[in-house]
Amino acid sequence: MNRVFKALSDPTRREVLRLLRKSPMTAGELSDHFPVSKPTMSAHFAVLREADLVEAERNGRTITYRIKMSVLEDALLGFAQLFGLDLHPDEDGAPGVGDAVEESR
Amino acid sequence: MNRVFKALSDPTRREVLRLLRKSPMTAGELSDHFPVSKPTMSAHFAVLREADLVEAERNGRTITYRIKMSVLEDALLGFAQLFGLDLHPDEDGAPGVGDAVEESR
DNA sequence: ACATCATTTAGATATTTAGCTAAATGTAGT
DNA sequence: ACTACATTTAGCTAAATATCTAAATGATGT
Repeated sequence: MNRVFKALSDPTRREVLRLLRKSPMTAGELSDHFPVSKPTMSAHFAVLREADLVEAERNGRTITYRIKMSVLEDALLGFAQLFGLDLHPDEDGAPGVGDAVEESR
Repeated sequence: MNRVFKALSDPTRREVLRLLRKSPMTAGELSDHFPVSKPTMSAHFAVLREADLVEAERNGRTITYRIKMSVLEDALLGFAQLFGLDLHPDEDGAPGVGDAVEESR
């Protein structure tokens, strides 16, 4: 759980997770959303993997990252409960607040 | 919101918040719960203050820290909603003596 | 075999962070 | 005014972090 919070402490990584919520993406696609180099992004992906927040699948020469929602959810819920807060999936199918529909390129 | 997540990325600070949920405490009382020096704790308090997660009130020669639940709640909720998660106050739970409404400084 | 593409690893650097001890500040009591 | 107490500030160090460029790895297509 500490690793999850460390991972969440960086805005780039939080945004990566947010992008992955819409759908899995390759490392390159994700990188295109940020103004930093690919090796830097690769390091961010490694932190997210170490926190078990994402999983990677190699397909040909691309690597597709997928968010592990249950891990994020459990960490958030576990923490929230320490403060008498409850967390539950928002009735799904409905996009979350602030969700935009992203276009693939 | 970034400052809140940075603040939450350290286990000592998360535990400070958890302790403060039960009731406000002085800097010294809080420090007694951790195996680090008081100056180090003081630095942690400063980070929590900067994130607006706690407020400090001087009374005589002690300084009492109080959690700002609404700030924590808003940050958690705001983030959770990006992922289609909803967060709401748990029905009852431990009431928490000082668990009340705070306003900005 | 070779060139190309996607991604990661290596190696370097600058900044931030968590920790310490010692000193300064502010308040209370005598 | 002096002493004691509670807390923060100053100054330091070691470790972690975010970033970069250049090089290595691995897969595809010619």
